[in-house]
Amino acid sequence: MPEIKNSKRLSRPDCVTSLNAVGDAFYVIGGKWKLRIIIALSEGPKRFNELQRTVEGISARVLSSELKDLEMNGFVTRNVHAETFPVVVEYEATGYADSLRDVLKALTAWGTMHRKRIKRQAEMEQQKTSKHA
Amino acid sequence: MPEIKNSKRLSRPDCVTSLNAVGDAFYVIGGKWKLRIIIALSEGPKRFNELQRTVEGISARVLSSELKDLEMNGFVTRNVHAETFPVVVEYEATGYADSLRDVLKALTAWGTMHRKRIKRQAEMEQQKTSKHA
DNA sequence: GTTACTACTATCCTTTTGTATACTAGTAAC
DNA sequence: GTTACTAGTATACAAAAGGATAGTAGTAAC
Repeated sequence: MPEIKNSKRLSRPDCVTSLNAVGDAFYVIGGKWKLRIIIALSEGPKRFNELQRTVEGISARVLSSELKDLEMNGFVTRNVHAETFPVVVEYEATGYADSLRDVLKALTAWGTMHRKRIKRQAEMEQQKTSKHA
Repeated sequence: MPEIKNSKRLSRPDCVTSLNAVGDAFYVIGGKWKLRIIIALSEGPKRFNELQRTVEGISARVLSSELKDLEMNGFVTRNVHAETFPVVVEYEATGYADSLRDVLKALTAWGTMHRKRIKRQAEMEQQKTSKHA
């Protein structure tokens, strides 16, 4: 059976380039939360508590430290509105965060596809189990 | 000064979809090593030690456990060649690993761009420091 | 007999990441 | 006076991820 396997293989130099590049990328945007915070802010600027509600499951302590990282790396800006009561702090995605658009698009598409696949697999397992019972 | 900020904002439903999808994606391909192992294997099938040499910095213990995860999730297959001496084990990327192509392409492009930016910033810092000295 | 190669696993340790709970100041509503 | 809201920080702890080192079996070269 002549099976089609990898239609496109990476050359050695391409492989090394990709390895380094993805390593660099994950150094700043890796981890469970960073991209999700950026996505949440791509809906528009948000306050701290609002952000915590949008990014489900994150604690205040972690959100705070992630925001500091993201600010340091130029992905978000922190704006304090001192004229209001109580003082309101707004976080906003920068243009550099926007440069991740293609990454987020690809990741969203893949994640959506993957979720469907997992769901289908779970259903198949269900069928098998009920047949055996 | 009329500044152009976010040219495109996500709608609330798109934001939630993206948030979930990226969460699902990172659940299986998140972490420091998984994507890098997949990249290394996109050059072609590789043996354990060969893989460890390609993915710089990974320990045998971590590589072994990552490979098990990747196999379980359908990204790689493990083929044992028992006829040779010593027994050789080859790892190969599957078609499902190939489905990550767009993600890897986007991440590689972004990572390369980011690396250049960081380098430029470091050079600027250098200049400033030497001026002050 | 010693060394080296294969593909790992075992053990121990450190670092990173995350959770829970309580607390801060200042004001406004009840 | 009590509660609630703002945006966090402090503390203590637990869990997950990762790293370093050593060791396994079997063979083959020196």
